Amino acid sequence: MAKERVTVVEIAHAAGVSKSTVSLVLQGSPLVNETTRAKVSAVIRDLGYVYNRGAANLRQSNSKSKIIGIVVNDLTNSFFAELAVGVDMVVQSAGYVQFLSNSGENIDRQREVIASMREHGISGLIVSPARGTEAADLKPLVASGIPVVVVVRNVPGAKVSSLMSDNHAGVMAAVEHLVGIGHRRIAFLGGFADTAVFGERLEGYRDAMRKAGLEAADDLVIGSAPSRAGGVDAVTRALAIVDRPTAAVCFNDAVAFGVCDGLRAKRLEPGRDFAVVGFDDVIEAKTAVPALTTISVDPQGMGQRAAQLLLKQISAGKVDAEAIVASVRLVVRQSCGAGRLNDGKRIAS
Amino acid sequence: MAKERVTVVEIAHAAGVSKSTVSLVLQGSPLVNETTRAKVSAVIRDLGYVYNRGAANLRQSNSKSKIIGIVVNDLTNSFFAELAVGVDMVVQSAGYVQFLSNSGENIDRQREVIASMREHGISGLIVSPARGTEAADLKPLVASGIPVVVVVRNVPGAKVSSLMSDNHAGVMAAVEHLVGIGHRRIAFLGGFADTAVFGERLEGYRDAMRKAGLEAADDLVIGSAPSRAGGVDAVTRALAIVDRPTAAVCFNDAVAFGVCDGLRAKRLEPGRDFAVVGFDDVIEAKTAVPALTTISVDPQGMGQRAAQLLLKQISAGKVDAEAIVASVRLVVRQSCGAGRLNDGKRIAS
DNA sequence: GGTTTTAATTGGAACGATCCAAATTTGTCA
DNA sequence: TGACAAATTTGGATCGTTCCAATTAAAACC
Repeated sequence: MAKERVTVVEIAHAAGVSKSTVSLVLQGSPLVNETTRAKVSAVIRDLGYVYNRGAANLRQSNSKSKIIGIVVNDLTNSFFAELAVGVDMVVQSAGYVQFLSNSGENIDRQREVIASMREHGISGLIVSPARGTEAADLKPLVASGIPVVVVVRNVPGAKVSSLMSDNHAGVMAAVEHLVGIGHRRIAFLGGFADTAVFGERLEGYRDAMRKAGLEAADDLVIGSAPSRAGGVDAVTRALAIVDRPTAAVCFNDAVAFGVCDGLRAKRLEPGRDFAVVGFDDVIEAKTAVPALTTISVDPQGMGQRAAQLLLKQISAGKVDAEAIVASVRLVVRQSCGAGRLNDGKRIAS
Repeated sequence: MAKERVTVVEIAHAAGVSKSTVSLVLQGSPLVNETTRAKVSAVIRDLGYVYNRGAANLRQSNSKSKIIGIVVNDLTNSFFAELAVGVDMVVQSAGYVQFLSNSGENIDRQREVIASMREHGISGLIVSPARGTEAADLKPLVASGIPVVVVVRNVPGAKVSSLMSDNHAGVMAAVEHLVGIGHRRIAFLGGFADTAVFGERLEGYRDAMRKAGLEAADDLVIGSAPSRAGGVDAVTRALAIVDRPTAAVCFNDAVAFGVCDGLRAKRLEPGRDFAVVGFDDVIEAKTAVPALTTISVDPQGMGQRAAQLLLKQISAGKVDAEAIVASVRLVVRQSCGAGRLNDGKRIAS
């Protein structure tokens, strides 16, 4: 059943030329005569030849493998799925393929998959690091000259490029908007307190509150798992506070959806009885009811940018780490109630 | 910056043995003496050697590459993202890595990525085919003895293994349940009419309606994009029918969520004023409000099964196509209203 | 026509691992 | 201790491609 591979030598023999010529044809060299090129190409098609990249980049000096690796911490989160799609798009059209793995927030597994990718000779890596990733985990990569781009979360101390969204500014804009439409008791809900991203967003919240002359009481920030279930949990606790908040900016969209769920379970209508703002602008944010007001980071675009950055470094051959913070904008929809209260930026569901 | 690779020969030299011995150590052969093994291992660690799988499976007879490919038609759909996660789990723990690509429902791109994967010598492929995929697209793979497992959607005529959920039985169970709690006008919403999956589910709907002695009027089946937005669209049209349906089984969960959105926009509460049943049981189905009654297919489990099936075929060396239909079960939650009407199978939000 | 230029083609050595048969060391036993 | 077996170790040869220097064929020039 399992036929053996057709090789260049067999092509060469069948076409009556040397393997070198076949190789030349394969890489589209201008050195070869048009008629022989046509002849060889025909044979290649007829025999069903498949190129063996493994053999090729064994010979090609420093393993330019046309493979880039991408590992994300949670592929079931649609933010990361879309990020991966964005990466795939540009990577694919540049003639690369992507090794994608899901670390599932497990640092040992992340180490394994990165090691495995290295063995396969990836020529670059995009990673959204699992919690607790240290600079040492990426060290060997950069030491062997493989470009690395970390996205979403930073890895302090690692000399690699990073692409992060402007968490601080985003949350500030959200809080300012809520203040602008009259809210005073604004909570910050969801997220694990020990992550850098949480820290940045929380700082944005605190700064904006301070700037507005409002109190950011500690009981108004309630951590939880950064998931839909976590959001339900967080809002339930928030509503138990004696002096209830009237609005919340959430750690991310998943939490925000959970918050909406939790509100409904308490017979409160998000947008009308309680303002909710998310972070990420995942694809469902637009079509949900009520449509989610959120801070847009365009995960797909972010994936594309990360991929472009990586490809640039690969082709440049040198790795000078640059830290890019992607700007971010507040998308006002219905879940914050603004549509009814002021400017009519309401978007049809 | 870019150090050159350390090779076995250098290890051998540094450890004072031959490259053959180093190779033996690398593959954990029992032929090598413990003390030399320790010595060599130490050197390997010290020099920061990375195994070159490309070179290895060039020599290893029929390119057993430890790479499996997986291509899905829409990674932004969380069903497929979870499927990929399931595949990754078992594939990873079997020592393989996965090439993942997103065809984005584009058949040309699918062809490209499959070709590229072949060039990289994948030893198996799991594919959730893009719409319009033909047997010819998979032909070359099976001809060269590479096991292929198609999931979710069938490719008629292709001699490959398939793993599909029992669409017919699932939808039948859903309709029967709705009939059981008193509904008579039941719609079938969403999905592209030209897909096999749609056909199977629609057939299940028709059979169940007929069995219950109900009319399955043509205006009760309304196609749309299989997405949240499509669901909104479909239910809007459904509500415009003079003799309104009181319940709907939806093409999938994404559509079902859209249907809920569309109902709310018309001031109807899903579960109370209109029964909604989905298909897939994606992760959000449980936490949504109301929790979605749906036909559970456990995408992650399906990915795992697909991967196991593929690995079995890879190790068996022979490709005898088997068609598995994964059984499916109705999960009764709140969106169908059953929680209030009868057996109290209500699940806490 | 002979010589230089240009265009096309080619054989062999490499890439970094594994495999195999053969060589070496070590151990066992009469 | 010598013979024989078992345990280790080891040089090529090899996988399928690309690279390089060198060769051949065709074209151009005086």
